[in-house]
Amino acid sequence: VALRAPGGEGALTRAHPAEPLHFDSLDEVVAHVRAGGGRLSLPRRLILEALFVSDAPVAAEEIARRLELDPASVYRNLEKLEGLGIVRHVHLGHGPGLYSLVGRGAREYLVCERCDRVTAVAPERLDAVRGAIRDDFGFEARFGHFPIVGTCADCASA
Amino acid sequence: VALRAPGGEGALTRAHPAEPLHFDSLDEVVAHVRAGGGRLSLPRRLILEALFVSDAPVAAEEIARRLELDPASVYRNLEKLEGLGIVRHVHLGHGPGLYSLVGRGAREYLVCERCDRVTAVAPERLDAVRGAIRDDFGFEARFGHFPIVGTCADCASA
DNA sequence: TTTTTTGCAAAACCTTTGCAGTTGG
DNA sequence: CCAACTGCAAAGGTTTTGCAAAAAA
Repeated sequence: VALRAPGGEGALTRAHPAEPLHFDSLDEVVAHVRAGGGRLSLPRRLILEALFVSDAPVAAEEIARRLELDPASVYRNLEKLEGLGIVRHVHLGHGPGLYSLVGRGAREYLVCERCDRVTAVAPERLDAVRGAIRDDFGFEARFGHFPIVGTCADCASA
Repeated sequence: VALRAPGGEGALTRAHPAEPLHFDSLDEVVAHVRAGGGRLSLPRRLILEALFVSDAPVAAEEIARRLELDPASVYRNLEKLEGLGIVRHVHLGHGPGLYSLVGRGAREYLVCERCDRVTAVAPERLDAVRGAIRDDFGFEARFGHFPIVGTCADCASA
């Protein structure tokens, strides 16, 4: 198959540490930023705190709005933090990317295209699915960037 | 889980006919457009032909450029045709959506985030995976809108 | 003749980049 | 002090919308 993913060089590529990171406190996050050569400006601290506190992934614009920061600065921070393996983002539909801290309560997603309901599940719950993909394609799948799209049980029966 | 897919009302929602459509000729496509109350302007004919001829999904801009049509018109056409269940689009990465005719050689996708390689497979090859998802979540998955993202066999061994 | 579709222009939306000034270490 | 980071402004890439003219049925 002679296709390449669009979006420029490594559009989808981010840091993928062999050891999945896990942060139990903001201090651990902060330490990891420093370890990666990053500085801890006030905006960056605020962004990290917002992500740490949020249970659902958040859009960059939303973070900027809530913290009264410049969107450009928020995007740059998220990009850098993603490079450090501290943050990731998911595309649940056609809207903006949604950002979250890695590790702490990581989730993978299913989106029903009939009712738009998003189901967030712990990655382990998709291990059987991942296994089937591994068996058939030798491919190690991750549903944290793009969700599984389809029809949920409720909509299928209706 | 209290999330909704972003991107406006029914952003991901398209026509999902119970009987999957299948077109063996442009004439069948044309007939289906008419059956859906659509007209067959020259631009629309050209777009349909371009899609019919193409083996890989194509960006709207690319279609517009090649056919010397207005991008707005191409987008409107693709949107309408998608509503009629004749066309669909996939997001393989962060670039533009890529459009193709439904039915004729339908494909689902795996994208390696290390090397950006796109693997297009016949839907049947993902039936075991779909089965695992159905068993675990009662969810009928479709990998034609968002691909399965992860690490391909080559990159995993490297 | 009526409704759809077109092209053009402009805007909307999400994200990135350039730059000069500020700040963290 | 110096590299990293900031805000602001502007631009980039993708897609949508408004509108008057043209074309399909």
